[in-house]
Amino acid sequence: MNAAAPQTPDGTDPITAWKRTVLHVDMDAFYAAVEVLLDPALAGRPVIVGGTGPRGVVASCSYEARAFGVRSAMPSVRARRLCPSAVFLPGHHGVYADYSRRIHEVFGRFTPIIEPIALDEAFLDVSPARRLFGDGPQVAALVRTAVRADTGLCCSVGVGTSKLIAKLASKAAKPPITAGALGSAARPTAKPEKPETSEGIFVVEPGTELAFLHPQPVRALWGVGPATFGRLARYGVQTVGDLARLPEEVVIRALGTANGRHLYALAWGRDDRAVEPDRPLKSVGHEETFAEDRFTLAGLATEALRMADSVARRMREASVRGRTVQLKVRFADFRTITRSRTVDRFIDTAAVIHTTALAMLGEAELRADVERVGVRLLGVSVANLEGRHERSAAVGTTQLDLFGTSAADVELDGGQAARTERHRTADKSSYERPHDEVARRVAEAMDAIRGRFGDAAVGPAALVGPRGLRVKVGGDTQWGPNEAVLRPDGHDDVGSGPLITPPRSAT
DNA sequence: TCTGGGGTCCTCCCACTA
DNA sequence: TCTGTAGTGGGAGGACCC
Repeated sequence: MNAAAPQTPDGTDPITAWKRTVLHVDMDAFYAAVEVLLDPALAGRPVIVGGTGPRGVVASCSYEARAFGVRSAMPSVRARRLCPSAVFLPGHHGVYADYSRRIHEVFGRFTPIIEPIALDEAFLDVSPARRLFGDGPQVAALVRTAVRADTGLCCSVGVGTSKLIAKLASKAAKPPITAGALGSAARPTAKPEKPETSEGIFVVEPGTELAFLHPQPVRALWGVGPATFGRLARYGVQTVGDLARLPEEVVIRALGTANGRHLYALAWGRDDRAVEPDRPLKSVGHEETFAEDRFTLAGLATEALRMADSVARRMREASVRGRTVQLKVRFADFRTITRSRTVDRFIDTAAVIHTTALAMLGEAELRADVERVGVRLLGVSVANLEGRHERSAAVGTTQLDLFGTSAADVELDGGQAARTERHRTADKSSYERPHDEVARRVAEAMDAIRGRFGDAAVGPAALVGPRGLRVKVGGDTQWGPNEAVLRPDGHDDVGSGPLITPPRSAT
């Protein structure tokens, strides 16, 4: 395709000039755009995807909605005020995941070195693709055209010699959002800015990185959020160039060693991070904001079981097990606490995760706050992961515990026994108990039944309410509780997840 | 204005072991 | 046996990303 690659303006070989070529591909208004594909009648209308309930947030919105001032991560109630005519959709997470897979298949035609960042975003190292497809800008154009042809979706592509530059370039490739002309009108007077097919690519040529980087606001750097910006602003830092001009020691003093060094290097365009196709999973979790605050431990226990069930299933799907159970509680006053406990073996079943989470939740201080203040969010996650297959190869046999004590037996002592055991034991084999194996077999049988008959075919008895079984479905309540699941009576004995009626074939 | 969900990484502090 | 110390790992919280 690029048999006779052109010379660069300064006469250098473009192959040499683009020694390392990184693309950052960012889908435009991804979820909203997919919704328009699913229902073409939505084309040209303001579409907002996100949590539709009073505690939901906007996950994605069409350019028509952006013209009203609606943005991602904005509370849905505010979005509704800004754009009452918008179509609010709770979203189809599974469909977005399917589109994401198709997009990644397109990427795969150009390079095997793909690092997914989110469903709608990825880095591509296309350095090896130069001989076949041409230099960075040429590959970018081919990728963009192929994504459009294969999925009907638009994307913005940034091209640079590092992840940092490519990421900032893709942002520069996005069209500006102009909401200024709105005034008090109920409809936007400005034509919504949509990326044109000829646009959507921004290239930072090798050698021009600093000229591109230094005028950017320092907030544009990956890793500079509100807190870091606040600290830098005390030194008068507004742009990346301002940051680069500070002595490195000052930056380190302001931000700490790791972050300071890292951001200072980025400010000078030094970024040799590789595009990593296979980043290992570090944790699996599930958290949920309730439509109504919860004030009883019993109600939270049911929610925790539902979440533990969901987390355990995803762990088994990913063939990972973990040792550290983390609990997150956000109280009604928005104070957020986390608790974690490490068990002495690798686990992937709901029962152990749930028991460990409950032990933490039941601590006197926490329990008192639950009942006094109320809980708006509960989260359960498992960290300290190891791949099951990887582990069996590396460690060999799994040691069985003669006494078969439960997770709660070990953990109700504050995790001290587990800690002591860890420090004493040179061989950090996983300790698997006979009842763990039974629990896993039960779980795997449940997975098989669910795979065949649906998510509600079988589940923990404690999750069966008067109207059926409540289980978590991937992606539901992703952006906060939806209107449909609000309980009019405010009762908190049943989870806020969607009600699924068991299929006849499985009952 | 009123703040989701799923993650990763870092820092600080503490306990424990050698 | 006691004490100091370095290394390691866990726990908690904060910040950040999309």
